[in-house]
Amino acid sequence: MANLPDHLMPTPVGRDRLPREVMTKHQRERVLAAATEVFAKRGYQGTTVDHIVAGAKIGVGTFYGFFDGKEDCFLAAYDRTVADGREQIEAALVAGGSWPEQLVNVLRSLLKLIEADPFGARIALVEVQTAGPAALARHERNLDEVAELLRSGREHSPFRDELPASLEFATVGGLSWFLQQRIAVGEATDATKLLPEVLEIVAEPYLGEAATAVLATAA
Amino acid sequence: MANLPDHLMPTPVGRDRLPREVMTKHQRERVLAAATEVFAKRGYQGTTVDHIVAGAKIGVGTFYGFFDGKEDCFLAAYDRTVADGREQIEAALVAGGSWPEQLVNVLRSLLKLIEADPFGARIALVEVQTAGPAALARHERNLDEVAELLRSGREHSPFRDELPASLEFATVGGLSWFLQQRIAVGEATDATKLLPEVLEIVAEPYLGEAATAVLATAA
Amino acid sequence: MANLPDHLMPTPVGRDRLPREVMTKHQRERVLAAATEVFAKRGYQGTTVDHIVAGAKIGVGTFYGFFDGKEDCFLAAYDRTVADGREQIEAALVAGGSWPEQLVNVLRSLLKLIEADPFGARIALVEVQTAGPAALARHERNLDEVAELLRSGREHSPFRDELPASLEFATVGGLSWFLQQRIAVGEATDATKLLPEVLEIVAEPYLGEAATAVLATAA
Amino acid sequence: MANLPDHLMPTPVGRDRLPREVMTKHQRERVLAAATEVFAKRGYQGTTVDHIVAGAKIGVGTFYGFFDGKEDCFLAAYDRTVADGREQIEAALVAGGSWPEQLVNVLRSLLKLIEADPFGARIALVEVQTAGPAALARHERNLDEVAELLRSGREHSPFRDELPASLEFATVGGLSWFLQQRIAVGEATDATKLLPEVLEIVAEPYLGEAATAVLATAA
DNA sequence: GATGAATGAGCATTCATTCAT
DNA sequence: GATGAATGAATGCTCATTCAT
Repeated sequence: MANLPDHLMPTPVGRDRLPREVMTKHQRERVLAAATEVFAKRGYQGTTVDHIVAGAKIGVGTFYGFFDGKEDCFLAAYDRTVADGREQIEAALVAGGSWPEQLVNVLRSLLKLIEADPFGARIALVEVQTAGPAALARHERNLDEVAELLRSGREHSPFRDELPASLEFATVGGLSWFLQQRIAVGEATDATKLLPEVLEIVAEPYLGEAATAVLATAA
Repeated sequence: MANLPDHLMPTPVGRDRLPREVMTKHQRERVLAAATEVFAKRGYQGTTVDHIVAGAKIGVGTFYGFFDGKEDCFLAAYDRTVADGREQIEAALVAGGSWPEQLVNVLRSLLKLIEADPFGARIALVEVQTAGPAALARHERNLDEVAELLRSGREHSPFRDELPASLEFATVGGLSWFLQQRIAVGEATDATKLLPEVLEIVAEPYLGEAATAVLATAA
Repeated sequence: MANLPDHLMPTPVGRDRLPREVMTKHQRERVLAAATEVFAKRGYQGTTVDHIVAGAKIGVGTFYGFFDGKEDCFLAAYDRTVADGREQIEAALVAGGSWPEQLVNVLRSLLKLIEADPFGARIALVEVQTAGPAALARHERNLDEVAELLRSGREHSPFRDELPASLEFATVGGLSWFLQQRIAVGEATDATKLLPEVLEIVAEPYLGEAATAVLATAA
Repeated sequence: MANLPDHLMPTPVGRDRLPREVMTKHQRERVLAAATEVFAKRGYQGTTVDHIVAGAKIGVGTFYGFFDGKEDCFLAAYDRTVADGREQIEAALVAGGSWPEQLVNVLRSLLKLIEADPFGARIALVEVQTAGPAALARHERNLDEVAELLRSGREHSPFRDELPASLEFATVGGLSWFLQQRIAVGEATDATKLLPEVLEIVAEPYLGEAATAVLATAA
């Protein structure tokens, strides 16, 4: 339990010595974590505010103190999950190495994230699509960002002059679709096993079959 | 007006000479067409049964005579749209030609369908994702079918031995994502213009850059 | 029971031969009558939609089919009551007679109305003041109208040249205050007894003490 | 600033040398002043406890230390305003003079009060009517008191034997209605201009038209 | 004494569905 | 068969009040 992410830690009981503000922040994180789980389990549309407050063991009023309503809560949970993920992935990038190595590291981080926080994964990849226009817009913005990042890898590709213009767009769409399908099926708990397939989808267009196979084996 | 699809024809007025069953069938088609439009314009969640019956100019009772409820109605509209599309695309296949030619024909048919029935396109590609688990399941079944069809084209690819196993999966995901993005943005009315990009996404992995470019130009 | 106002008649049971529209109209009247009673008994602020639907023995949905909400319902009840009263009072005017006689007739009609429909009286004189800005505006418009009517009697006053400009304003305010006090105290059931006092408030400024006393005795 | 009413003075900052009880009293006055403003601006029903505590820059807990709740707070604010007004008006009475002169002085004081404290005026004449039964009862008690005071002026009237029994009742009702209308319209800031009209409403029945006109001119 | 985070009863409103006509 | 008036469970949200710090 010691290495749980901060927001999954239970509220400390007994005489807490923490200043008020920290308490409140912590409480909000707890609610967000609970909401993530509820949204993941019931789906955005199937979730009511009552479900969330029951899950978070708070009163409705407290909920409305934290959020403007159900949608705002979902967006906060989504943003939180994405921010957490981005942090992990950026850490993977810092490690350095050649571009193909970095790509593998990033994708492995992604799959580990899915494994470590399957509820968050479901929020960020599945439910976000059904949580209304605002959520959809954020999702698309994030996917576009990933596509942009990917595009910067073209220069390291031996096929750089032959890559289709929409490659990144299609790749991101395909990856997202692939992951969301697997998550929906419940394969999130074993996500790292998907690394070879993910590499085929993402890396192969840039590196070719042979190089990708080598990469997948080494990983 | 003569070549309007059957379900878009207005209800004949006056004492109908048609046998009752045909009448009813026709009526149901009309309701389905109206529902498709309403779902497309308001989104699945934003649509109420009242919206549909108002659009179809029928009473609620009649609606419940045709369908079990809102979801059932959406599924029927979705199935109708997909069946129509499948028919058109199968017609394109019958025309024959080499595999690459067939691929172009199929994709062009698809884009024409989107142009001809933007409401249906929105139902089948966008709203289906937010219409609940049953709709999602059908959608995935249909996309899998498309992937299967695509896989049968591997044998005609010069790169047949190097193609990644998940290629079709990723391709279908990427294509679906690409089209849904464009439809959401309102580019459905000019869909055929997207043929070159679509070919890049779908054909290039199989045929390579050069051959795809030739194909796109010829089309 | 035969001479109850239409909207206080119970809904006819059994096979009704009335056309649908009449039924609906009748139903709305019934709801309005029930709402008037509930508003009168609980006060505008103390009344919830649930109280009204319970009193009218209808479902909430039906209520929202008839009205936009609580305020709209109150306004409808208020308007209904005022329209009813106006009708009665106009009938009293038609009877003719000298201006003092007409004045007596009108005031007696008013008091009879209060007696006959104490709930309505409370709505129109007391609760209207607490039912929000829209209700207040209507109330003031109606009182202004009464003041205008009263002002037209100046020409029949022997003191016509000495009457203060704000007389009608103050008279209407004073009368309204007087009646609302008595109604609040529960004297509505005996309202006609108040005729002498009402005449003192309304008629005396125009006719003087002596003439008013005669009028009150004759009445 | 020196001549601001006590309860409008800012809280003294720094280490206060005042005994605790005085402090608390002062604080309560401040809250009452803030509450008066909030109630006047938002209306009784539109005001929440949160609005008041925000306006008074205190915590909710403190609020409930001072008052039993919203209604109690309103009643306190109302009583405060009325007590202040009564003091001013009694001061005007002490000045002495003939009864007509005193009447003018009292009415002028009243209008000056409205000008000096428009929020209080709104509380005492408008909002009090919508603040629930307890407030209404106090309001009526106060108006009755005014009526009583007025009645004591009968003996100075040349028409003393002809005045109707309910004259004071109607006069007070009319005056209250007149002022509340003007305040609602926003004429509180220029209230002293209303003196001639107010004299017509209040003084004329006792003194006759001619004498009232003289009084109004002299004033 | 003061604070404000937390509470949850209470309210208005929507909408899928039924059923008498 | 068609109609639409009626239903009421379900939901999001507000706000007066409490109480641990």
